[in-house]
Amino acid sequence: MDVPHSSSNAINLGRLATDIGFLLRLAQVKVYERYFREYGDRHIKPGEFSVLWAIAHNPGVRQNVLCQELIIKRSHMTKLVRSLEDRALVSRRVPDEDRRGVELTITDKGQTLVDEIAPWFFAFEDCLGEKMNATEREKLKAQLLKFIASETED
Amino acid sequence: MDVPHSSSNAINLGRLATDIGFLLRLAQVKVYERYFREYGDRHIKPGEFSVLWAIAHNPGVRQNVLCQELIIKRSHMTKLVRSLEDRALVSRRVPDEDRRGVELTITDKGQTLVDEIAPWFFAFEDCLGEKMNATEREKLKAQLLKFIASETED
DNA sequence: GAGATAATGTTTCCTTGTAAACAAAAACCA
DNA sequence: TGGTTTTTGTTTACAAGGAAACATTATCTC
Repeated sequence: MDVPHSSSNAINLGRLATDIGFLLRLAQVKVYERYFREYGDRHIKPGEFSVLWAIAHNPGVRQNVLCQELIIKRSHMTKLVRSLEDRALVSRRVPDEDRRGVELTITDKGQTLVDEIAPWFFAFEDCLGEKMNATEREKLKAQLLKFIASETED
Repeated sequence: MDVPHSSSNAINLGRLATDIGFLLRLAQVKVYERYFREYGDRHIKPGEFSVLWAIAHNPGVRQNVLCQELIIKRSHMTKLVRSLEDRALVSRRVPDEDRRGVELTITDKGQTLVDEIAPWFFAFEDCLGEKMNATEREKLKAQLLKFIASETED
């Protein structure tokens, strides 16, 4: 099993080099690096896009549900949603049935942005791991799903 | 292909649910959750441990090399190392050959801590994904390594 | 050798994300 | 009904991590 990027002044990482937590961190850093390399003038970050996308696909979704499904803490979600609202990409409505909560819907402007970004956002993944073919990437995804599911027994 | 944790008030995440960046984030969150669930009174965080471990295995390593190998930015590494030094776990030495740099070595106290934590830190991974058997986990790791390598052509 | 350039760490400021305290509105329960 | 508890979202204060400017030392070039 090869070990990640052993440059000239390589050091010995021992078991850490194949630790699953460490590998997950490295993989995510790589994804981020590529994201921002191809970022261009799309002024939307991965987290923001995932929220926008989820609202687009679930009109009127409650903010709280979004937190649970995207695994984002409430205090942070407040900021993300406010930022999207400030840019007129989503709108908030306090429903009469439960005046504690907030229902979120995407605006026309937001939908336009999603339509524009989504192809890039998801195609982006196809450029990921150019040296991995599609089959291998699907296997990796399947195994990540299994891993996540196995940790979600709570 | 199953989709992560569809609770009662599930929503439709569409393609996002199998996006590799999204899955990597979820997987890492799960690892962190478990880490801190089993954290106990071990007052060392994953990042700190990885630095300490790397120093232990590479006595006299240059701080800069550590940055490259662990993919941690210099400004952050400064803080991590200072924190370890403040706890007398590592010691810093400015070598005469190159007075810009810093050589790091682990102290006896640091080594004792590594010896104490390491078995838990790495065994910890064996409890990860209890519903995944060892073979499957090895496959996942192998594919993560391939993924990382394929993104490290720069 | 002297000045320009590069490498290494540190500092300062900013972004992302969380934890804990809080406010408001349900829901529960006697 | 009237209090207690829970749910939901916001605020505030903080931790993790990074970008950019800086200081210091080494290297490179003439």
